[in-house]
Amino acid sequence: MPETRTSEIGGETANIVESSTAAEPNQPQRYSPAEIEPKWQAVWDADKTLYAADAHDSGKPKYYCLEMLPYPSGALHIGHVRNYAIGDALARHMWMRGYNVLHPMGWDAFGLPAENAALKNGVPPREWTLSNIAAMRKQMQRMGYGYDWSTEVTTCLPDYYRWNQWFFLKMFEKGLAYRKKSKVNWCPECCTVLANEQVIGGRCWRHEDTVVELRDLTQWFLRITKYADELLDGLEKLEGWPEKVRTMQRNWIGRSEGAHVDFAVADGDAKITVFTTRVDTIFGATSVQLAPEHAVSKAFALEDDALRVQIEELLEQQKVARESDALGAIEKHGVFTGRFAVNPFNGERVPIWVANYILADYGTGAIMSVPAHDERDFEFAQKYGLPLRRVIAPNVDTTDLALPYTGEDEAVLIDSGEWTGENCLEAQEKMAAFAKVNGFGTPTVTYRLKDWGVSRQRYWGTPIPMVYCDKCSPEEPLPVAESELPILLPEQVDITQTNGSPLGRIPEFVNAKCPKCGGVARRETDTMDTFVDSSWYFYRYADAKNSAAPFDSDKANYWFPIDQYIGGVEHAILHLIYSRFWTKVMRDLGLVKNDEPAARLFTQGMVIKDGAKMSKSKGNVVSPDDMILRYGADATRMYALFAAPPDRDLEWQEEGVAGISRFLSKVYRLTTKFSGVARAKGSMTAPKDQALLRRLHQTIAKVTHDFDGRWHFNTSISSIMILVNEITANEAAMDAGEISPGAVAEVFRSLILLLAPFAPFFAAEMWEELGGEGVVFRTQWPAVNEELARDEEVEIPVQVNGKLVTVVKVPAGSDEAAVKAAALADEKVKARIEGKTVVKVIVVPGKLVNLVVK
RNA sequence: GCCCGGAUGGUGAAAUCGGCAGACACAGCGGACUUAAAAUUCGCAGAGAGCAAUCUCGUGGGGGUUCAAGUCCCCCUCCGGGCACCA
Repeated sequence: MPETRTSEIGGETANIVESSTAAEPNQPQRYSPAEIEPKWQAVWDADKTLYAADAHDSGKPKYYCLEMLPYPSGALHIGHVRNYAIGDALARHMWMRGYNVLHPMGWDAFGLPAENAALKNGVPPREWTLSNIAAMRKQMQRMGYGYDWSTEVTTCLPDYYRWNQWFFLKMFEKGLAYRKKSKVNWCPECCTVLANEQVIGGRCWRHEDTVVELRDLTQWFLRITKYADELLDGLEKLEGWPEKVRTMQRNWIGRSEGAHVDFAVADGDAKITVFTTRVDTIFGATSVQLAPEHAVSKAFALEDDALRVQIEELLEQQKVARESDALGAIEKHGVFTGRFAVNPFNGERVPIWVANYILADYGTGAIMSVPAHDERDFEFAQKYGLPLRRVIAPNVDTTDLALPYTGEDEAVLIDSGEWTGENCLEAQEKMAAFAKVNGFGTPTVTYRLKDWGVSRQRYWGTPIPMVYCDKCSPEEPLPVAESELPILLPEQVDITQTNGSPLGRIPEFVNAKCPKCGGVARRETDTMDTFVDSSWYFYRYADAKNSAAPFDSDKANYWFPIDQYIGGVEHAILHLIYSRFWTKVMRDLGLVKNDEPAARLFTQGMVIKDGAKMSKSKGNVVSPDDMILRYGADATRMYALFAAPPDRDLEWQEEGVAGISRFLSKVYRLTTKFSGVARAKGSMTAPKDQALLRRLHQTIAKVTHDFDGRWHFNTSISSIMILVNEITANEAAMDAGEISPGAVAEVFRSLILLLAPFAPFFAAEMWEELGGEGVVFRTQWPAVNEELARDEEVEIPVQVNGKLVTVVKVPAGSDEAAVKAAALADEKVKARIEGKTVVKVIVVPGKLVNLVVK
């Protein structure tokens, strides 16, 4: 993923005193991640098939576990560590449950930071990026993440981006990619255009201090709006996605049902089409309001110099407000144009105004103003003395009669000609239909979502595969032939100048042959938004080496949809709406069968430190390398899962990592101490076995359950700690041989299997120590023995009038009468109810007894 | 303004279906081991009162439903996030 305002971590490595967990000669049985982890890493790295998926006909159910790919900034930050620890635990667990797992990783490798680094250090973007990738891949391997590196995807390499170009050509062919001149967001810091989705609060997504400007430019757009309804409706079916993300996307798409109504301009040929969601209030319209940039405003301005000046002023106010993200708070100003428009419903002439709060790029850029029934229109009318006309009244008893009255569910039309008495909601439909029949309007739907602007005036991105030929096609850009792909990004490029696209300064790149007439043509010099790269990368994992197509459809249809997608909520709109769009386009091209890319989405919380998001400027950045050095990768990733449920923000406390390290040391000591007994196995008959085995099977049940959807690994790990505490409590008994070797073997083997998804290096080492066969995280996940897990006795709290009095022990599964009898027989209970009448006894078997007394 | 989350000890948190609030950890305190420290290990630990047994209060605030509410309903406060003169 492109980094969203995340500062890079890198370079400085703290001077750390020799780790306290390092091996000491006198105590060879001590846990030493510094020895164990590199040892197993070497073993795993050498085995290319270790994390590879099986063939499609393996007979196993498939499971596609995916974490969002990182931007190769040069170093993993702690947020990555958490994200990948969640995905890796899940992938390993699914392997152990017998699934055919696809668990890939790649690099979102195009983007501006590479160019900035080039400017700063003089290293070419490609070189900088590739060396960062190498460093981060190494870090990931050091963390012990189980990725199938044979499917690695690097988006800045031609074997990937040529398919961006291929998709672009397909979209151009289908009319989904087009060029238009429009107002676009320009970041002066990035020196490039940004998509609407990349403008956050009026500022650049990369530069939170930089106000985005608006410029009129001709740019390439992808027609995401064609899928607006499907993107919206599809959200209903995405039950495996967080409600928050679905809501954010709903808001972003911003569907609004209403009507277009044409108001003819009096004394002229022009007409003004307004968009309204309340056509039922049209008899109350007392003016028409235009955006300053509306064509009719401009036409009037041409005829009237004084008016032109005023309109320009309104436009300037709007621009200033927009750029400072204060559009919502703009002080309303308007000017009467001196002209009138005719309301087609009642033939009334209403004044035409131009106002600064009317936006040219939403709806039609024109509204009808109904001050009696709209807050904004009311405010504007009050300010300029425009008349109010009530045309809606509630049809229920209410005191809510003040104007503006905006109700519509329980309200009817009044003083509205033939529509008088109609219910508002019904009238909206009928009046829009009436307008259509009579040729002065139509029901319509408006969206907040706009088409995706993908042109970037930058070097380090996918070249757009289009050319311009002045001779044979002066108006229309021409697509290059598919056989010409990839259009390679040139290597030696001067990116130091900031005006215009860097590729435009390379004649060898710009000069192209016209695909139509064969003459000299100009190549498009803008590159694609990096969000194009991340919109479909996960399909490439299914068939990463394919040189004839982006991927083979059969392979994609086997793996898709992604079973579980895991990443940060900061991509809730950007990446996650683009990739849903891309999937629908690919489906319509016949490449895939799925409608949505991911069946389930999990958004993990942020990692914070000292109460704030980590950033270099705050000086609260935690380096994963430091953590590995001090506590090892296993303790670091296990802490990331233990400290908070994965969907919540996590406050990083180094003491906590130390605590996990202590826990692992304890397990290490116990396992090495009893591995001899465990290896011997043998009978399982000692009387003291039962309590230990009961705890074991309760733990297996708990951890297994946590993996089935809830993922509260903090509670999984805590239950494993409880098991280890139970083992410690039985240590003396085990020393004395009072626990049978068979039970010891089962407890330790299962314990290590339960830890395998969370601490893979540690588990591998301990598995070997126990004489376990094969690879630990391909070993069958331990099964719960319900019989062994069942408690013999349960403690039942006894309440009198809802207050806890005592706890009585009864055999598990006791019936109501037995529990009641036990409660009433208790001395404390007797004392408490003495001399009182027991009115009612509530017995919840296995849970509690409550005596209601008077 | 609308929408989505959240608020529980000194701290991170648990309580998954309305049934013992604070599991498991971190930090802290005390004991053992040690010449000493670290490490390890055993124990204490929501707040208040009491020598103690024990009692009272306690899940942001106020009301309600219920034998029983952190959990359900209504109202409110604060924090995080999204959308916003979007007609």
